[in-house]
Amino acid sequence: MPELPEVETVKRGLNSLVVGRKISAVDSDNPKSFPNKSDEINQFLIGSKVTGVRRRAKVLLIDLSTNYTLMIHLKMTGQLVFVDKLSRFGAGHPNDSLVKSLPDKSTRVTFTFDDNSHLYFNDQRKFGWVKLMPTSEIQNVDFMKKVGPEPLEDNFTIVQFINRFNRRSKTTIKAALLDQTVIAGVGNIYADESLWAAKVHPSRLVNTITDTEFKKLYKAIRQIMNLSIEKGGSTNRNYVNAEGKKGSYMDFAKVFRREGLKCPRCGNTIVKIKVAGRGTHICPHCQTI
DNA sequence: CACTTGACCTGTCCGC
DNA sequence: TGCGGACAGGTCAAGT
Repeated sequence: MPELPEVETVKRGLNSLVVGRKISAVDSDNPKSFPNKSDEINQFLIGSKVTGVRRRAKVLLIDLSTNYTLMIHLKMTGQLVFVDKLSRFGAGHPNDSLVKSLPDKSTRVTFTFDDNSHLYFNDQRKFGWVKLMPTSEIQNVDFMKKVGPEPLEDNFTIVQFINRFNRRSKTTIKAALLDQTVIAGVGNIYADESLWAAKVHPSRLVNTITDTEFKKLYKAIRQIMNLSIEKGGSTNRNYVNAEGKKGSYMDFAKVFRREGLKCPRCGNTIVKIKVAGRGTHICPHCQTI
């Protein structure tokens, strides 16, 4: 899915596009995508106004005037795209095809606002979900209780970062970076990019990583994810922002999906391996076991 | 326990 | 072209 920078980009887009709008109707084609019962939807969603949009880890939180919140996880292929009633980009505009064609066969939930604009939750693989719940209950959701700290917060220090890891752990550093209870928001793209930047092989065990290497990882994660947010995130396949636009960070990626190409640091050939059950991209010269 | 693998789904790509 | 299998940005339950 969308990892932290992509979800952050969607959050910012929704904050400028849907806050203040009043929801007049909701439709869903798939109970797993939106499991709430209709009486709850009618009472706390229909007629409510969007008061704000937040993000925690890779989860989006759309707050409503009823003191309920839409908790949304995009998982691998989820998209949240707003289409204004008057929005017409015109033929040839890069966003035109997606926006104009919504809703489509992967639209799982459609939110209609009272000005006849729409927010579409599209999700090809149906792993993602939308859940309506009281705002006060969000903190009691298992995932929200267990998830680690936000790595881009100003007050998140190197010391805090290192302390999140079990220094005796025999799991791989890549698995630890992907573990949302350790650090929030890192997924497959940014794990690979950060490990390359820090010159750490993803198969290295956590109990062999030095303080110096942890410091490099801390800096890499923050620098890379901040840059990605500037670039509107990474579009590897499906990801688009709240306006249906792709992100450009993949143009800046050093190893992810670049197997067969040259390492920009040393010129050796980037290879793709499997670590922690995931496709993993490394420079075998810069990153050694 | 700590750690790894399979399942959840649909679509695409690659080799035969 | 057609078909089977592997794989895809995440997370959890079930397995070892």
